Amino acid sequence: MPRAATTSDAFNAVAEPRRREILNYLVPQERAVGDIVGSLGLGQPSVSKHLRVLLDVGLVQVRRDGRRMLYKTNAEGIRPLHEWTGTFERYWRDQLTRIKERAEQEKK
Amino acid sequence: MPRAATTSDAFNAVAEPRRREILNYLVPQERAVGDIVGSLGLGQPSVSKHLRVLLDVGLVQVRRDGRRMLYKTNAEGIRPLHEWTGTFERYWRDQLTRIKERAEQEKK
DNA sequence: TTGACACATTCCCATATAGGAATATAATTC
DNA sequence: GAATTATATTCCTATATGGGAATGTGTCAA
Repeated sequence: MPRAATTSDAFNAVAEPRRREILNYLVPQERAVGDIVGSLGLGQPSVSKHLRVLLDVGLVQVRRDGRRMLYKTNAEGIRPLHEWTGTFERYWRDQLTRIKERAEQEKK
Repeated sequence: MPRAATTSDAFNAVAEPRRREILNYLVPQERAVGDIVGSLGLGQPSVSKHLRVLLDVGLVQVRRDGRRMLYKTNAEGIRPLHEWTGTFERYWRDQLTRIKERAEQEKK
């Protein structure tokens, strides 16, 4: 069985570095495809395809403006990822606590 | 060009649902490979391969115990993902705020 | 209507899987 | 040392890319 399709969920969608760049770029404000192409130094077809993936999993929203398409990051879609990773927070905090305590011990 | 190798970074590693399950399973305490196989209903070779990927990107740690290998989630490795997703938090909060405000408006 | 833009989609290809079967390796027990 | 147990690795295969080139589609201007 091959890897799951990128369109299957947000986790797969953000696994692509370029798509993460696009999300970062589109979060402050909406932008036209051409702007993204210019900013990321990627081919126009590639950008369109990445946007399609992001759109399918609900990580971006679009709106037509004349002949341009304005995309914008849908931050809500990233929330589930933040929450999943957040379930590990107490563990890395515990680890840090233990490391600190050990350091304290060694001082004495 | 295909997708980046799963071993390249944590984002790719957690894109696989089974690997996320493994991380969830291994976070409270270390476990032997056989336990994981039994719990996730996956083949032993598959589990070993997933563990290899997770180990390569630093998301788990191992320790040998006799003939068994005890794996444990390294929560610290998930932190970068939590931080990246966290940079979008203010945006989804803003969105919620706007939605609430609109709701308030409509009440009046 | 005809161009000219701005994007989206299709086609093609090299590459990276994920899982299962079979096999190899390491450590324990007899 | 041989058999056994617990994992890891290799081999094989169907499938899913991501990028570039070429092409299709929708919109605006003259």
